[in-house]
Amino acid sequence: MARRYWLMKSEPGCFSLDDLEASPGRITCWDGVRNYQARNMLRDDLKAGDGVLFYHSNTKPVGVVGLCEVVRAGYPDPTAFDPRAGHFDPKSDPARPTWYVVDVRFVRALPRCVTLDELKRAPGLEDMKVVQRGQRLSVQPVTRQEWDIVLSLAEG
DNA sequence: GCCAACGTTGGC
DNA sequence: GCCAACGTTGGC
Repeated sequence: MARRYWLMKSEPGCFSLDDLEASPGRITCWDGVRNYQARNMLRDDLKAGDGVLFYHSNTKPVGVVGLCEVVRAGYPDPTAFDPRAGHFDPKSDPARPTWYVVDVRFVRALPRCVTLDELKRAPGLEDMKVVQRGQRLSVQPVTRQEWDIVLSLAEG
C-alpha cells in the first residue's frame, strides 16, 4: 500500500506544532475529533507511515507549519469515554466506539509557515480542501502532488 | 468580535 | 423524513 498524505488542523492555542515536538517521544494521540467524516478517515484510511501536513488554524497567520507522520493507525478515542475529558461523549459505547484517534509523530518544522493565502494562490493547489470556502474538515486527504508543491513553497 | 458555512438536534 | 433552531468552525 502506497504512502498517503493528509492535512490535519489544530489551533496552536490548543495544541501547536511546538507542543507536538515537546511531547514524549515527539508523539501525540490525535484525540477529540468529533466529526463523522473525519472520524471515518481516522478509523479507516490513515495508516502508519502516512505523511501529515500540520496546519495551524485560528491564528495569525494560518497555514502549514510542519510535517509529521502517522505512527499508529486508528483506534478508539479514549477521551470519548472519560467524563473528565473535554471531549467526553456519553453516547459513545466502549463496546462499539463512535470516535477514533491516530498517533502522530513530529518530523520537522518547515523553514517557514506556508500561509493559507499562499496555498490559495499556488498553481496546482486549487483542489485542496483547505483552500475551499467553508471547508471545516479537520482531517483532509492531500495528494502526492499537493504535498510536493507545499514543500517546495516552504523551501523555495 | 463578526459572521458565513456547515453539522447536529429535536419537534412535528 | 423535513426543516428550523442552534452550536461550532475558522477565516477575516
